[in-house]
Amino acid sequence: MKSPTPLTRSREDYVKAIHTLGSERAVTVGELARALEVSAPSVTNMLARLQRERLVELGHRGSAQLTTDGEREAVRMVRRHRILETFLVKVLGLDWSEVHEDAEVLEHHVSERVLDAIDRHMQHPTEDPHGHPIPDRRGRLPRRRLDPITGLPAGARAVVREIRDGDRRRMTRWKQAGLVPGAEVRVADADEHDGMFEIEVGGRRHVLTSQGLDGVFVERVREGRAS
Amino acid sequence: MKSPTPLTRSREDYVKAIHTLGSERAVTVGELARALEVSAPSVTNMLARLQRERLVELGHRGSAQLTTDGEREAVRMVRRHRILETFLVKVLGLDWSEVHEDAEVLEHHVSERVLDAIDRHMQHPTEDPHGHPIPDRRGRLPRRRLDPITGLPAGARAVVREIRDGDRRRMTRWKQAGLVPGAEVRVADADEHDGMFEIEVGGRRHVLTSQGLDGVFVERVREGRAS
DNA sequence: GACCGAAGTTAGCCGTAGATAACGATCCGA
DNA sequence: TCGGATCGTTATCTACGGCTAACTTCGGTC
Repeated sequence: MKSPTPLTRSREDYVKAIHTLGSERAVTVGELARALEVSAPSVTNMLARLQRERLVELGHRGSAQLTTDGEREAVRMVRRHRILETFLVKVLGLDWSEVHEDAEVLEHHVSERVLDAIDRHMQHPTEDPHGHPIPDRRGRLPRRRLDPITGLPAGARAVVREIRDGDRRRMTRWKQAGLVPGAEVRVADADEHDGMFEIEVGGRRHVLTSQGLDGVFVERVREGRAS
Repeated sequence: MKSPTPLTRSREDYVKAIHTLGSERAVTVGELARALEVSAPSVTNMLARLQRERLVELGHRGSAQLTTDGEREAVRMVRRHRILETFLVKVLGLDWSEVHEDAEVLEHHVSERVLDAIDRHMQHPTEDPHGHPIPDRRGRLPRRRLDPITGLPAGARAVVREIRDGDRRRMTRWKQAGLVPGAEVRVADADEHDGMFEIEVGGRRHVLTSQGLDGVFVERVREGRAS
């Protein structure tokens, strides 16, 4: 009834990549090849296996979409990854901009027992250090409505909620500017045309381009106070 | 100057097995095959590679002995294993009789950075939960002189220092009897002939056979007190 | 010293997961 | 609608690390 042979490391990586690249949408061979840093033939090859194993469905031009089983596995990997990242930062005190690779490896090798123990040790966190929600054991995660910070008009106030980016350099820059989950920010100036943004964080002003801010998601604060 | 391509998981396992099976001594193909649960040809094959890579030297009838490089790698794995076991027990609260398999997997996948962070988090423990000494970063570990508990005469007092065994059932039994590192014991009765031992731990007596005690190592307490 | 059985090796195979080279399909612009 | 550019697939190769079957070598006994 259970244990339909656990996925190999590669399969877990593919399934997770399909999940993150295409929420709802189908993902192309090329996208996967780039994301996983493998050749296109390797992708075609692996997708055929995943199809046989009922983890993906293939559509037009080899584009892949997760089945219910595939989706379940993908969310499982996301949960593992985020729990591990949280652990590495909160418990072991590693830098949040540097833990991704470690979590990337460990998510494939930590047993259910150890993962649960880690989760318990942290008292079941609901968010990772980047602000991403952690799916619960049944794979459900709270839906949130977040705005990209670059969509805010000048003068708007907001709280940083999520950092969606894999690039360490950018993350370090954001961290130095104080753009971390939970931080309160004010858009001092926003110029749609030249893409320049002036952001006020903790009393300090930072000038950034809109590309340089791509990946920072916020929850807007509707002003409800005098003064 | 550095990074001579990291060892694969298999290589790490072989090197570690050679280390644990044969302190000083050379290890045979058969022993390795049994320990690693692989076929003899697989062992022959891998030993040839390890020899090419200067990790082992092969002697009479394929028997293997670690080179200095091999020894260094092996001790590195022992260090990782013991740090991880300690972590799983002390920090995550898992049962010391159950963590071996998890440590066995993780020792191959935890990065140097994470291992150091774990070590730091625990304030650099010197012993794992079984009482085994943890080698320091340079691979040195304190030499201790321990006696097998089965070597003690009736009436002797001792402190349990090390549990050398992989079998979970036995470890659980010892744990229930209170035979854990640090426990003070007294040999109430020892019969060399029929191999029956009566051990007093924390005021309670336990009757065990000498096979049932094989793997429990103690430090003898020379009586120096009146009463 | 011949022979038997245990131990080790050789030869050839499998599956996983990657790669390249060459071919085929598709889409879009002119 | 034609033709290139882009995208995907097929065919074939590689390395790793296992496996079995069959052979050899050795150690010891009679």
